Amino acid sequence: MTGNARPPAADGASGTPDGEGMARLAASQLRRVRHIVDAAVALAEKGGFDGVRLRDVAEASGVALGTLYKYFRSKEDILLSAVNEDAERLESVIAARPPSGGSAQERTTEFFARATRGFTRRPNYARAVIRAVASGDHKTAEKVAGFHLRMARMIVAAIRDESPDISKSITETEGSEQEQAIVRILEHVWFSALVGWGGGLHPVKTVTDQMRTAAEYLLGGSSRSPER
Amino acid sequence: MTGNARPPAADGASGTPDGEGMARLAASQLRRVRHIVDAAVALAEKGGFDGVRLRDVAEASGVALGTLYKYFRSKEDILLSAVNEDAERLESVIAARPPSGGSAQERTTEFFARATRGFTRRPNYARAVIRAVASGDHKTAEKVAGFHLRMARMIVAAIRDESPDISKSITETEGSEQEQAIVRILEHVWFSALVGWGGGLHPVKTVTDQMRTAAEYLLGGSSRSPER
DNA sequence: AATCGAATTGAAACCTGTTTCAATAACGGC
DNA sequence: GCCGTTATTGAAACAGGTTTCAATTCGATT
Repeated sequence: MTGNARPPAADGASGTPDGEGMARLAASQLRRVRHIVDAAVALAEKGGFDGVRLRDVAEASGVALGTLYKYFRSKEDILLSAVNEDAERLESVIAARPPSGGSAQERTTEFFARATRGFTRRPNYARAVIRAVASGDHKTAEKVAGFHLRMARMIVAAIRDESPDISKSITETEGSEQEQAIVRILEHVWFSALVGWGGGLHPVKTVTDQMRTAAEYLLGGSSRSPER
Repeated sequence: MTGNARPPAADGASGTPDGEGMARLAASQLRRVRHIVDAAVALAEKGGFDGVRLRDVAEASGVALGTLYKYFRSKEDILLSAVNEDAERLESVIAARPPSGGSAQERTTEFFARATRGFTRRPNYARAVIRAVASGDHKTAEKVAGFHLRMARMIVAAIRDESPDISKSITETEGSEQEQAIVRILEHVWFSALVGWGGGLHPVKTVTDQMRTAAEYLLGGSSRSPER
C-alpha cells in the first residue's frame, strides 16, 4: 500500500492545530496545516469565498492538493478551522478585558458589538466564513458545533459578569437552563443577522442594532406586550 | 444579433411565475419556468441540494441549459423561487385558518410550529432550500428579501390575531416599530434554528422548541432576570 | 546505514455549475 | 403571409472543487 491512510479526523471542534481537536500530529504536519489555513485566510480576505481557490491554497502553502484533502474534508472545513481560531482569539481577548456594562443586558450588547466589529473588519473573509458556517454540511457539523459552544461560553460569561473559563473544555455545558435558552436565541439572532449582512440585505450596523434589541427583550426588564 | 437578450430579471421577490416579480412573459415561457422549478423541486426532494443537477433539471423540464440560465441566475435562484412559492402557499393556508391561540405568544408559537412542520416534511428539499437561502449570494438577495417580507407579514398577523392581507404587496411594511423588531428576531431565530437542523446539529423538535421559547421571551409576560 | 510503513507529491481525471455562440424556431406586428 | 426581432436549442468549452494513484520522500526503528 502506498500510504493513503484515513484522514486524522482533522480537527474536531477546535481551530488551532494544537487544540484538543486535531489528533496528535508531528510538528512538520502541524506546520503544514498552519500554512494551509493561513493561505486560505489570506485569499479569503482578498476575494471572499470564491477567492479561495484550493489550487492556490495548496500552492501558497507549499503542499499538494492531495495533502490538503488529507487534513481537510472540504473548502468549508478549512474556513471553519479559521473561524474557530478566531473564536479562540476572541475568547482570550474577552477574558483579558470582559464587557464592562453594569447589567447583563449591557454587557451582552457590548460583547456582540465587539465580536461583530472584530469579525466584519475583514468583510470578504467574514462573508467567506459565514458561507462556510451556513453551508450546512453534515461533515463539518462538529466544527460548527464547536464554534457555537465557544460563543455560548462567552455569552454566558457576559451575562454573569464573569470571565470565560478558558481552562475548561468547551464541551462542558455552562449556565442554567434559562441562561442556555437565552444564549441560544442570542446566537441564532447574531448568526442570522450576519448572514443577512453577508448577503447584502443590510449594513453591519443593523447587526449590532438587532443584537441590542434582542438583548433588551431577553435580558432587559421592560414590559412585554408589543405596542402597535 | 442572434438573440441573447438580457434575462428578464427573472422574478423579483415573488415565486410564482405569474407573481408580481416575473416580468410579463408569454404563456409558453411561463410554462417553461413552471417546469423548471417543478423539476428542480422533484430532484431536491430526492437528493437535496446536490441532487439538483442542472443538466438533469434542464432535461426533465424539456429545455436547454441556456434557456434555464436565461430565466434563473443560478441553482440557488431556482430553489429560491420554489421556496417563495411555498411561502405564498403557506400564507394562503394561514389566511384561511389562522393560528388559533388565545395570546400573541401562543399564536406565534403555533404559527412557527405549523410552518416548521410543513417545511421539514420534505427534509431533503428543505435542506436544499435552506442552503440556497443561506448561500448569501448578492445576486439573489431580492428573492431572499421577498421571502423574509412575506414571513414577516404572517408573523405580524399572528401577533395581532389577524389574517395576513394577501391583497397587499409584501413590500408594504406591516406593524409598529416594536412589532417589527420582535418579528425580525423571531425570523432570525427560526432561520438559524433551521440551518442548525439542516446541518445535523439538532432534530426538528429543537426548532419548534426554540421558537416556543423565543415567543415566550419576546411576547410573554413573565419576569426577566435569568435565574442561575 | 538499511528498512518498512506512512506521508507527500504531481499530474491527471472527473463532475457539475456556468458561459458561450452559431444555427434554428417561434412570435408579434404589418 | 412576410419580416424582423426575440427565444430556444445543442453542443462545446471553461472553471474550480474533489478524487485518484503510482512514484517518491520522510521518519522512526533497528
